[in-house]
Amino acid sequence: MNYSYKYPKPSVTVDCVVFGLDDAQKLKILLIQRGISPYEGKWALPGGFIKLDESIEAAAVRELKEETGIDRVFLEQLYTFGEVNRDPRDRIITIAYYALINIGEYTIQARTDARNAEWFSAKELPDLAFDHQKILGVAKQRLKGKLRYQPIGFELLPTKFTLTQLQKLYETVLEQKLDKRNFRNKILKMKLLVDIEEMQAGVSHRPAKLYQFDKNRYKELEQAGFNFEI
Amino acid sequence: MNYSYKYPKPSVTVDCVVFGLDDAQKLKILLIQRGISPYEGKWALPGGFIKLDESIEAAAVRELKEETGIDRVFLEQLYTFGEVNRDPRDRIITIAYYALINIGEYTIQARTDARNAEWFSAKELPDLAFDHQKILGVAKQRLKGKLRYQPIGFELLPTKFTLTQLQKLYETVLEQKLDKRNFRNKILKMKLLVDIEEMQAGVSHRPAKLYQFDKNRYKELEQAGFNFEI
DNA sequence: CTTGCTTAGTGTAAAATTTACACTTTGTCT
DNA sequence: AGACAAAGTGTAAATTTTACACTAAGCAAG
Repeated sequence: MNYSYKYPKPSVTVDCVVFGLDDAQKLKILLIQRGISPYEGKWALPGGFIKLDESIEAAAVRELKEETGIDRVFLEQLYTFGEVNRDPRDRIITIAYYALINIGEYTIQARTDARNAEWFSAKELPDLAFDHQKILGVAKQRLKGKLRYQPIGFELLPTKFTLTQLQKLYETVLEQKLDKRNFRNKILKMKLLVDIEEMQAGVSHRPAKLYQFDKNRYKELEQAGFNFEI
Repeated sequence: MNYSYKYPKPSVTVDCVVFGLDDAQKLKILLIQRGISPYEGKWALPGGFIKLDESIEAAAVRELKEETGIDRVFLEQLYTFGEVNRDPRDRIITIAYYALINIGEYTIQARTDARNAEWFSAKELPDLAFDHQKILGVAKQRLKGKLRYQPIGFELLPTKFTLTQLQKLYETVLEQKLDKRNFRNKILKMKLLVDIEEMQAGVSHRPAKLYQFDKNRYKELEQAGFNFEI
């Protein structure tokens, strides 16, 4: 008991909802199995306490790295949850972030407070600790809402991807079928994808062209008033 | 120094960006003049420390009431700001909210820590305390972004309003001129406004019809998959 | 009570965008 | 060589969006 204040203070944590896609372009969420009380053994979102000399986002980045090994990803603040009894220990307010990662780039490894770290299908989640189920719901909603109007889907794919992969990703997250020709026409007309003149390898059928997302071009167009929309 | 903890904790506050419209449908923001240090005498967003037995939103509601007298309004979480040095006293994280109110319904009154409370034009703001300028910028962006896709504009108008008032509100916030006929056709086709068969009074020209927003109808349509968009 | 002023209120045609839809091509595997 | 699997491609119809200008109604002033 070394830190004293004139007024009582809540504790503040960050939690991260990490989204990824599996090989079939299905949505996955990275959870850790808690190694300590409370909810020891339960699955939860990676996260932890904020240090006084780091910004909130820095804390999110640090916790992600510490608990899962993930580094340098798309990370954006989601929402702050602060119901009085959301944590049995104490009054704890948590600032939730969501991250989009290309699963292929990482080998997940559990560290620090986490007993284990694992990808779960967004459709078959285990019981979660605290109010993490609720946080996850908000994150899924946000992802769904944002995907149509911001070019963030590419964060979930490898840098080189096929149009079919991209379409499947949209279909998964938006939970609706899209027309192949219309989808291709629309996305190509934006001139945001560059045909890198390479072909998909290792498939036992006609290989697809590979494309890359041109972020700089997007920034330019955005400046000029362009609105991305699928 | 009565509260002791094993680990250091940041303080947590809430701040509210309160939007209103003046008679000419120009955007206004409610600020308070700080009566206490730091930044004594400077203008700032209404807000204050969270108590341990209230949720974050409850704190925002309470502070709004305490500092400005405002009660029962549209209030939504905006973003959480937590740069390490955003407050000179200490490490303070603030959870920002934004509120939309019908100016006509309230007489603003300064209370508690506020020396004064006043409406400022969104275009001519004084220097603000802390990082409140930044918070305000984020709030304006959010309002602008949300107005087109959610029927929240009505919160800024009296319950009975004319189509011209509504259009002016959109023009102000979106910062673009809209076509009168197209605007009317679009909004009326949604069947979200009810013609209450009353006329505007006290104007020295042809009086306009008054309408009300039908919130229940909106909820129904939303359920059925309808997407509001101006 | 007539005239002028100010804002309310109204419809349509052209342009642009979105939708629906099916067959050919290409590479691999046997 | 043939079968298989996914890649790749264009158009016509429907819908939505845009641009645009005059008449109507009430009030005020003479």
